Amino acid sequence: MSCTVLMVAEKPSLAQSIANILSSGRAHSRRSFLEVHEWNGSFRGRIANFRMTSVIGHVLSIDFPAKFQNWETTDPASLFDAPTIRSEANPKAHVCKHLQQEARGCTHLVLWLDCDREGENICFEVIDNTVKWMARSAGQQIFRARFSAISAPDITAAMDKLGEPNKCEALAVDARQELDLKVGVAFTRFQTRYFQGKYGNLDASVISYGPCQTPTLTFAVQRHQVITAFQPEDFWSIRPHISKAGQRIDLEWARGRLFDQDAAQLFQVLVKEARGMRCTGVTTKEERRQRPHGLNTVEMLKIASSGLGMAPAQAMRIAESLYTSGYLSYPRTESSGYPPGFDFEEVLVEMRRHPIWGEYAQHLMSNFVPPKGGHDAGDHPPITPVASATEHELGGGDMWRLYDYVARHFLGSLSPDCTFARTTATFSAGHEAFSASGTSPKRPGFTAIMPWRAVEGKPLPPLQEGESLPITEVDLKQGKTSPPDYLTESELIGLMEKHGIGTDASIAVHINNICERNYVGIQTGRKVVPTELGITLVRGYQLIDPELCLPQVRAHVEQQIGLIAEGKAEKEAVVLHTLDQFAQKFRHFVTKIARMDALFEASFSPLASSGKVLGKCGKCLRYMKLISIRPMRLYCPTCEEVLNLPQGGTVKLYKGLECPLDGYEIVLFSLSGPDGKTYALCPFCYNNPPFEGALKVSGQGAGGKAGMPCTLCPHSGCPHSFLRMGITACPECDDGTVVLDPVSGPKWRLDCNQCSFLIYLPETLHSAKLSKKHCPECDSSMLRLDFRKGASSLPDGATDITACVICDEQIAKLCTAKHGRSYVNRRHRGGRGGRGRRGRGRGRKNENPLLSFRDF
DNA sequence: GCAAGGTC
Repeated sequence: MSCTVLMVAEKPSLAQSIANILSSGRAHSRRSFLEVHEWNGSFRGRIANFRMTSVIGHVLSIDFPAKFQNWETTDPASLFDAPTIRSEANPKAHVCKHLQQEARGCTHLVLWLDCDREGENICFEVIDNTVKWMARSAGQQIFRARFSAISAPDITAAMDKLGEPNKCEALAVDARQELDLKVGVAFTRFQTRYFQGKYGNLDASVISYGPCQTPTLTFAVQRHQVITAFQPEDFWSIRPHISKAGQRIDLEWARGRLFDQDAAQLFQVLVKEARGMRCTGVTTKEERRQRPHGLNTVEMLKIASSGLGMAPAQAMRIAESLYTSGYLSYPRTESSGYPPGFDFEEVLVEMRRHPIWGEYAQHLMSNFVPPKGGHDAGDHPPITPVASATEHELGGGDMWRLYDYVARHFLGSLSPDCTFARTTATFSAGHEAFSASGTSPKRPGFTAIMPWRAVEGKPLPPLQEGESLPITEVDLKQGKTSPPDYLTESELIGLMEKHGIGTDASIAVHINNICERNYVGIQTGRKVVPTELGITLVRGYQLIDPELCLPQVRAHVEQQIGLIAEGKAEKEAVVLHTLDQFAQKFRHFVTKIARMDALFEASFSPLASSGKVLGKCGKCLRYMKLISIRPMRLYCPTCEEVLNLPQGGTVKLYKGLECPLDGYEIVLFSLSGPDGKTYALCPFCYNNPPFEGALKVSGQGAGGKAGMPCTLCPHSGCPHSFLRMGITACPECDDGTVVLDPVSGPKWRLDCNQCSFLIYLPETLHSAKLSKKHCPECDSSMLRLDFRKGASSLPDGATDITACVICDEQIAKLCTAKHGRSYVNRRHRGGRGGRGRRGRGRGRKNENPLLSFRDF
């Protein structure tokens, strides 16, 4: 009896490695939605076909149902009790379908997900998409492989000792996801609506709150608070000048510094009056600077920031790119210790080819000192180079600089420690004690390949205990104590790691978040300096409920879900209890928001006094104001109403036209960029779509909200509606209609009202208008095209034509389509006005090849 | 438009 075993890893690269190990390199690979590796072998005493594939991280992600997605109509407090839904995390990758497909015919499932809580959770996501599709078989069908390294001995040992997935750990992750979602989203929506509805110059698309990002911001603000609260103090210190053999010796006073000028002056006199500086002792001992441990993600990010001046998010992007192109090992790892059996020689052999450090690697081949210490977290080995590459091969720049660092760090971690001799001499004059120290190198060790870590400092001149040196002068130096500097990004990463904020994979994301949200700025030396907005927010939390912004908020959630993971508490009970705690904090926050608001009032301008006049309000018929600082929006000071706008472009009035539905003045929105489209919208309809079920356009850029512009409006009497401007269904996206851009002349164009697909009409046009006629072939609206005199591009020289731009071959040839990808083989799917809406058009039956936009 | 966690 043979069996078929489906095995699933957390990412494609791991599926590949594990398949290689288990099949001894005999696996055949094929591509489905994801790679599948197959081979024959035996499984628990039976002949087996193995089928190894992977997911791509989490299969599902959690969110609120559509009913709770509207920011204007959903009370954030209601989110704590709201239901949640799970949907495919990356629908385009078709992971669910892939798993279901590959599960068919399999009798057993072996889960090779990463051995941490998230991995345990993904196990059950995989189970949900496989077991129902698998063949029945007697006995245990689902197995969990537990491994602590991707090495042949570890993987084969895991295969011999399969267990079961741990439901408690998986449930703990479910709980965390629900808590993070509900707490984060409730606070974020409340804050955003409250403050953006009152202030016009916050310059942030969203005022977010999160159990990781907010404590991260707080670290930066706390340092700012220490700096501003700092009171400098004067201090004094004496500095006698001595020298030996023509070399000056800098002395440290044993008292360091005094905050009393009179006392310091007294000591100055005592030392001045002494006959000389007597050497009271000279000691020399060997010190060592330890070579680095293996490189883990957090360490790499710190060094990329402090040593290479790279933002953590940028460093992660580059490391991932170096990983996927085969130059570096997996860049997300907690381990700083190499796993037992790590093949150093394999890496050294590869590094031997390198023009810069090849010789050094060659030398290490026979001399390297196996690394000791560091922490082997068992997830992935430390980050190492995989293939040799030159600056030229990597295209220079940050790719090269990061690769260069990782390679040197790896070689350094196999090199000896750096050793040097430190000589310390003690002195005495006028009963005051002084000291001086000097260093001299002994063995450079790893600093030969990491020269920036070399020991600096000079040796002391030869000194003898008991000898007395003349004092040429005794300075009294006055100084001021100074505050600490702003946190460096590297120090911030250290604090996050220490307090358990984020993970190796997410630390860079949180820092990037607080930068993008305009809570902090990164200044020279990669110092993290909070903005007015960041400071105001944290001070606000400190006034209302300090726990909200402290690392304990994360620690508390971790501790609660830890109970679930250990099987000590039921998931439902823990979630309900913790949600209740946060809901209580939320209610308190809402009732005390005036405390935070008082701080905002002191730093920001109210909406009423922001922006410039633009357009009339349809309710009070007075002028509204355009707030052009992000998020761009309109504000009616009389009605105190905020009207959201699409983002990432500019807005102007449209010939003073009014919306026939509500009397608001229509505006034209132009998306920035080379092919940015322009469309009309009524500010009120955009925010309050008047027709049930009308499509919405998703906002562009940061802070963009879904809204309904005129190009999506089904009003049959308004000349701007898509019913009057629509030409044909978009060949590129599912819901869009191609409409005439009414102000695009002299370069007349048609735009999709949903996606970025567009068609430039012939360049020699004078004007383009929609005609009332429909194409007899495809039912598209026909265009009345008026060519410039003497510039007609038509064969017969006609200047005026009413044509269908889809079916009229001579016109279609003169047009250029952009931002389309896959329309060549797709059939045109129906007439103007969007598919299915009006039941017109010929849809799929139409075989005219021109309808495929092939000629564009 | 929102959290944090995987991963590409």
